[in-house]
Amino acid sequence: MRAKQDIELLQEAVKAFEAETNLTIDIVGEGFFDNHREIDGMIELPYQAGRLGVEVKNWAQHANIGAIANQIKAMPVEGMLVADYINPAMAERLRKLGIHFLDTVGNAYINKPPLYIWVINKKPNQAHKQLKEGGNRAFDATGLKVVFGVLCNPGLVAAPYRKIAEQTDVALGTVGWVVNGLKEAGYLLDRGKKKDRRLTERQKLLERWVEAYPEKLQPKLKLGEFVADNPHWWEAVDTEKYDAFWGGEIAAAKYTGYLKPKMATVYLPEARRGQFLADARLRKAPDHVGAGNRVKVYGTFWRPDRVNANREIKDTKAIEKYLTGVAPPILVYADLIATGDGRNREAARMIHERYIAEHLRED
DNA sequence: TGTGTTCTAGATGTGCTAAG
DNA sequence: CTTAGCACATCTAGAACACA
Repeated sequence: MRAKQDIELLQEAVKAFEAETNLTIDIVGEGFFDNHREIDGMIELPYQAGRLGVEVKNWAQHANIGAIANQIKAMPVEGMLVADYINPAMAERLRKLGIHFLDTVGNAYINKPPLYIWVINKKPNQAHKQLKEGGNRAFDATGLKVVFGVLCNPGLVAAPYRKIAEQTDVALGTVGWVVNGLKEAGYLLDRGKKKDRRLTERQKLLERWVEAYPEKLQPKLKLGEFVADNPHWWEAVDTEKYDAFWGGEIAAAKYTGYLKPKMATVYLPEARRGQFLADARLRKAPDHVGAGNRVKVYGTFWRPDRVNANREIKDTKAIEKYLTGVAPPILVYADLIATGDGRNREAARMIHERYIAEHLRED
């Protein structure tokens, strides 16, 4: 699995090197053990310069150079670093440390007589960014806003980019990225020559969104954690007054009547935060401790007015059964799944069955 | 004119390094 | 060991551009 990625990265780096230098490197081994140490690969240099063991590092910029150096020095054979991208500063340091390297955009340092290679300052380009694993903008923070919008209202994908941008509150430029990302990942089809975009694999797309949301988007929305004086504080709060929405367990309770909420989640426009916290008598939660009466507060990221009722975009299946002052079912579903709690999971299942499944059915 | 695509500047985020 | 500032990379909004 991981080995496969490593090999691909190595192949890509070799290709970049060959394109850059017109020299040839052969990959003579991939992912094996030598003296109980794993080696990601082995390459054969041109001009009988010999062989080098390969240590593959994805995301090298965020790794510790010293640690990498040690790892490579400790290899049972003379080794080199193969990375996605080596920036000029790192390149210089690696050269000083005497560590050979290759990256996937053509930078290289190899000092193994008779061979001497020193290529730096090659920049990763758009194509590379797009190629890179995880480079699917549909599942980045802003992409997730768009995907959420189209999940709530599948007909929206067929609308002009400008409309989609406006509805989901992102820039025009990002819509293209997301649409292409969805296409690439197989969630969006262009039928016919006329623009007629449709979502497919909607259930899978939902799952993908649910998985990515707490990772990429939710952290950016987080306004803080707070505590209330008593566990029933929320029953007296009218979220609508603040243009706010219950999420998580409280929302689940309202949708299903099944849960007794413990942890509260609320989505609140940032501008109303102070007012809400004051009125509800919430105070900042101490860093750790105390599961009781806690409230997670997030900013809103969707356009309730649009998601909720936009009949000008024809979609027969836009979700009808919204409760006011409560986050859309899909978001609540994601909140619940993210907790990993058994009862929450069950509530999530109920919400899915009642509010989401039919809505995502394809015809 | 309406639509999609590409480019760029600025904002944001992150690890690194130097200073305390 | 912790912190602050720095350098670099990434991300995104919005505009310019291109196309039909």
